[in-house]
Amino acid sequence: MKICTFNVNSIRSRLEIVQNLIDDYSIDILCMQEIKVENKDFPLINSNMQCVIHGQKKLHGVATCSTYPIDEKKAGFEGELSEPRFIYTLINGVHIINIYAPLGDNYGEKFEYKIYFYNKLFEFLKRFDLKKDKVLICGDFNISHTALDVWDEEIWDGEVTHLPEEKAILSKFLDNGFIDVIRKEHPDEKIFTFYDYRGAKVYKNEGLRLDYILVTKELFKYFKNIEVLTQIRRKRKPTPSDHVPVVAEFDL
DNA sequence: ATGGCGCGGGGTCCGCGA
Repeated sequence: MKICTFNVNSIRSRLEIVQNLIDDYSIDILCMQEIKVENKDFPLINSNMQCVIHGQKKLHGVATCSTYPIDEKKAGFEGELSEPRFIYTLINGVHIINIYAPLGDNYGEKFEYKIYFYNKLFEFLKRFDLKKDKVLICGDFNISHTALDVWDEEIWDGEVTHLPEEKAILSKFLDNGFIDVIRKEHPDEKIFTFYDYRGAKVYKNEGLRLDYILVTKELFKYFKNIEVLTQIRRKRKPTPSDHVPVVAEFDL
């Protein structure tokens, strides 16, 4: 089973890239963020996949597409969070949570909203037994966890994505038994999944690691490999997303 | 292409992203 997380920065602009990604890497489950489209206008990306779409006009939006049957689905948290940033699905015995976390800001209203979003997510996780269940959280967390996750620690220290409270949120997932599979496989390496369009950052390898695949220990038993597809970000045409697709394979 | 932003809405710019 191959699962991919990819912040597409508009699915309509990235349709060809997404379709090639699915074919070239034999993706079974694709979790997308920033689809930037209403559900009714979401394009057909693959005739063998069914999709759960949680979109809106212009901004944000997530979608989870699968070649396997989708046994359970839930788009959005209960209650107040109106922006489409969360999809839960149960696929092939794996509880899959696809998130697009708010960016936040440096301790303003948007920062509070980001904290609120993660509080809702941890509340949702209470329904699982994280010691026994196969749970996977993937997506754009908008958090750069450690110094290895930013291209320049001096620049990013004290900036949004790399604030102490944000680092603590990522640590809290690990404290709850989740394994950060990119970091597990590359413990000492700077690995990035986002390169700002501005400043030709990708050509200087000046990036951030904002996208994660977190899995419980029970699921990690079946982990085979992980690929961070930086080369897709480096191509000129068609225009890539500013984020990099990440693919994990499991023996399931 | 050694580059220096791209997207959507509804416009010939603006807000947003991180």
